[in-house]
Amino acid sequence: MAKSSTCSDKSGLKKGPWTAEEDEKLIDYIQKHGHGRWRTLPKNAGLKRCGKSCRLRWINYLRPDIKRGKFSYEEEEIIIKLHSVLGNKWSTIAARLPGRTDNEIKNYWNTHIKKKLLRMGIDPVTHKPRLDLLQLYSVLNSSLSNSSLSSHQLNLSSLPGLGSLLNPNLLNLATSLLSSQDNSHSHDVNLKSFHENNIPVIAQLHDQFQSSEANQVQNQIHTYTDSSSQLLNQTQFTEINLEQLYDTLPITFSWQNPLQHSWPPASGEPTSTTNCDNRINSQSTINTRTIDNLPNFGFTSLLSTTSCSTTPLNSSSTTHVNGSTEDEKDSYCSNMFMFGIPCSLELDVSGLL
DNA sequence: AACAAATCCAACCGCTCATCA
DNA sequence: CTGATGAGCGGTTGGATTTGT
Repeated sequence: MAKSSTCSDKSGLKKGPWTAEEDEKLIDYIQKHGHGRWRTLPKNAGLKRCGKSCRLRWINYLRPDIKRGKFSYEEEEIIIKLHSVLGNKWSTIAARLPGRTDNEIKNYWNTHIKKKLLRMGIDPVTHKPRLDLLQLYSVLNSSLSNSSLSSHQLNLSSLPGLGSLLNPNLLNLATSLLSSQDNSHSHDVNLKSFHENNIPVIAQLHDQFQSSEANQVQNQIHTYTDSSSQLLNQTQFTEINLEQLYDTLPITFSWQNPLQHSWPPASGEPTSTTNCDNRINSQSTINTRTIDNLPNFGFTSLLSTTSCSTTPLNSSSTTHVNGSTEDEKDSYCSNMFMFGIPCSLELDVSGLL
């Protein structure tokens, strides 16, 4: 397949930001002659740009139907839903968002949505809870439960070599985790408050635990607690069938349509946090030890609040939502993002595939 | 106030696909 | 069939802006 020539191999062509004058020339030309034939367009329009650059400038910035301004909650919702099905098919996603370009959506995803999901303990690629976090919890949980030591006796910071592997925040997190479990005298640890209080730290877990060093950490704890025979290994964990887990926890993992709620929640309006807690507390016991060890990472926070605006998708491009904190937006985002998306997706994306 | 770090986003780059001679 | 070209896509870059110290 032949490779098209690029702007870079043509000398004398301007690069970089467009000037108002260039924009005017491009707009004038396209208004008179229409777009297309991008290769010859710049010459005819009197522009010292390559056709590719002209096309991008027109499509991403100068088109009259371009919608500028912040993304609405509804748009964000659509992006997340579609991304869970389509992946990084930005142009396909953009087709469902009038006035938005693939480039804009891609940028918004990378700079906002992706970070939100990571903060919530959700893998932005798979749209599922990050197993690495589950693994860490499992390692700690298993190690302690199989150890004769209490968390008071087990100071993670003093573990040989562990301090160099984990940052202080992570150590504090792990220690808190173990401590909370120790205090509960039960394996049925509700991590809700713990997770909510440690969202920034949990986000750090991702990067830290993704590295191969995680295995070293596991080995360190493993050795220290002398629980080698029963410690869950990584293979066991990756074998967890999350779909079965979702079936087992139908409420915890259910799709919640944010459009059913108002944003912001009216004062006094019961939030789903309460409902969620009740549901979790009343859920049937999960029999396997593996499932037993699963924390609530991400799940409870995902259900922590309700809400969203009901701004029409085609509303003004200057739609901004004021008076809501970033955390509230995160919560909103988390609500609309759930794990059963493909089967409960409201949008008909079949035509796009 | 000054500087550094982080964030954002327009624009670029390299690639693939479709079409046509 | 083959190669040239146009068009489009997704990933990346770099400069401007914002935020933190």
